[in-house]
Amino acid sequence: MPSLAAPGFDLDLTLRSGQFFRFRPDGDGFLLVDSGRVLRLRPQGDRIEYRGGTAAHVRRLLGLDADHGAALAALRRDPLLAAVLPRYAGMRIMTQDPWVCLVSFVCSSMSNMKRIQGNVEGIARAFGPALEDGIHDFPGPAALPAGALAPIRLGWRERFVAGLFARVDPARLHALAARPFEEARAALMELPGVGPKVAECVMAFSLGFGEACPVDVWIRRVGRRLWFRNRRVPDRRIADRFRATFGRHAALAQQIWFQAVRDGVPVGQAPR
DNA sequence: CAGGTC
DNA sequence: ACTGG
Repeated sequence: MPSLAAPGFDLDLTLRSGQFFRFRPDGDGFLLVDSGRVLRLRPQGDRIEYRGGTAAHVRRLLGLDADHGAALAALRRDPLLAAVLPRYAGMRIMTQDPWVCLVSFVCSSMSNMKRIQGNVEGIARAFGPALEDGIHDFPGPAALPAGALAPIRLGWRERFVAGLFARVDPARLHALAARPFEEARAALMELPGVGPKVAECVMAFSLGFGEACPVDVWIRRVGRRLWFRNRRVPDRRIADRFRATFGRHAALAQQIWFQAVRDGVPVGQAPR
């Protein structure tokens, strides 16, 4: 089985951090679906063994191309993040297919990871081309028959997802990766069901914008606590503070704090 | 109550 | 405001 170098990389932590939903445990590794490929990955020391795709695809998907040493150095400039970093240094920012990422995070509002994963898998099973037995690629945007999404049980997110399937041009979506930050963000927010939080998720987890910082309820709590004496402030100020502090590593800082607070790590103290 | 949006 | 854990 081919393998690639991934020193210090934590596959389990990265996959379970809620950036990407098309994965499941598979033996002593994971099975992932991205961009028409079924990838089987297994951590082996400081390497990742892989089957089903190219090394370049795996490296890009898992965020292994980034200079992680430089990223960690940037994160350590903040003493409070430095305190929790030892436990989360293996986190990477993934770069998945933008269309799948967009639909996933539109499904994510007021939901939870298990349900989001079920919604995304359901859409793939119902409408996506089969790749292997029982494993389907995610379908590209196309006009879906009225009511076709009903069995997916998206609730009030259904009309947003239907709107995305009707309107999104994947090539245009990909092209946003080359646009300036504010322009890409504004373009995404034109889409149905996409507000600031979802827009920055798509930018961070699929378009390569390391300075993106999705502010959800958890990051709002952390940001207020860290920098605003626990006062209410607009989400935009929290995101801008992450960017001012961590620059193009804001997305990684956000993802580490997100995971840490969900693990119950107290903000502003070293983890036990 | 859950990683918001209109 | 849907829906499910």
